[in-house]
Amino acid sequence: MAEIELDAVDRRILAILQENGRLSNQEIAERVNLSPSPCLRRIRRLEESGVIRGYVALLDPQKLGLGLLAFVNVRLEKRGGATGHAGTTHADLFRAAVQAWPEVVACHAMTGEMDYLLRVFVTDMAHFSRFVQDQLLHHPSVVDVKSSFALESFKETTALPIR
Amino acid sequence: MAEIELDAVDRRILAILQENGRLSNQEIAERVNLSPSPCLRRIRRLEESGVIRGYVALLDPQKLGLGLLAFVNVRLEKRGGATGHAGTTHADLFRAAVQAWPEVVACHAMTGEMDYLLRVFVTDMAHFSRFVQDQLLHHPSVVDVKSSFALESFKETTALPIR
DNA sequence: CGTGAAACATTAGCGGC
DNA sequence: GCCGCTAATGTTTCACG
Repeated sequence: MAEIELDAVDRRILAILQENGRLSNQEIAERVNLSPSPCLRRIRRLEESGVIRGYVALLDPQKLGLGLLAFVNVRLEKRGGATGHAGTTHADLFRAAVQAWPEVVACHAMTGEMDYLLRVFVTDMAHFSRFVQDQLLHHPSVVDVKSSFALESFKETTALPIR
Repeated sequence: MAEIELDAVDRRILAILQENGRLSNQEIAERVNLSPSPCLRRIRRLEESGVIRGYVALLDPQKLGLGLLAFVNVRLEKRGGATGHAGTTHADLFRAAVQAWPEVVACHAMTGEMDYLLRVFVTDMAHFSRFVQDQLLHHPSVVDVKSSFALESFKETTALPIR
């Protein structure tokens, strides 16, 4: 988690790869005015230092039939003893469950009244209803759930601001 | 936006590319028990149909100095006439501004009391404070702002559930 | 940092199931 | 229709100047 020194060329490379992670090294080298080998060395360094976490394909939720994006605020049971295992808290149980639910694409512990914010992709309200009833509310650690829904998404990028 | 037919092999290819978007066609072909050419034909078809929206590198916010993730609920002025242009609503103005703010990585129109939910990456509270004062609250269409902050992120994936 | 050569990957055309 | 072979072209990668 140490800070990595990035010069202007590194930042340009990152900006390019955030837009298109499949560009050939040659193409990137050209755009940053470098020959292929030093450009590749920089990219490897960025990968090994963890600045670049990985490369992925982004899919279209609509085309996969995932027509509904929900944000779910969850509050957990605060008494820790109910799990039967010393050292296993309600938070631990809940986080493990979240990892296993494919509909949940993000889960953050939050400030404010609710404990967690979940980002959930489902096909429709029927699917969402099943998810809340059978998974979320069925979970022993969950005491309260408040949902809102995206009517339309105007911006949705994986590109982080590079200072 | 028409539905695209996906068979079991297509779905396996999508699952693989959601995890690692830089695998070679040969490697993918091996994993799905196909030879390179039909595998490539399927991938091209998925790209051209828009099921695959693109390929990107994912960066680590911490390593870029983006230590604070905020969720900002925004309420807009409802009277449309104040812009001076017929046909240009407060919503239009706000959405255009959102596109130009690099700190905002997602913006959804939402059900519930607030109109928009923004996902915002900033370096720290000072940066966030400047963003809210100088950009958000300074915008003529914004009438109210409510923020919460991620204490910790337990899940954060771009991989959508494939039915 | 750049050059060059070997290893590897992509892609189009064609024949077969 | 969808698969797999082959062969030409383009790309990555590494030792070395």
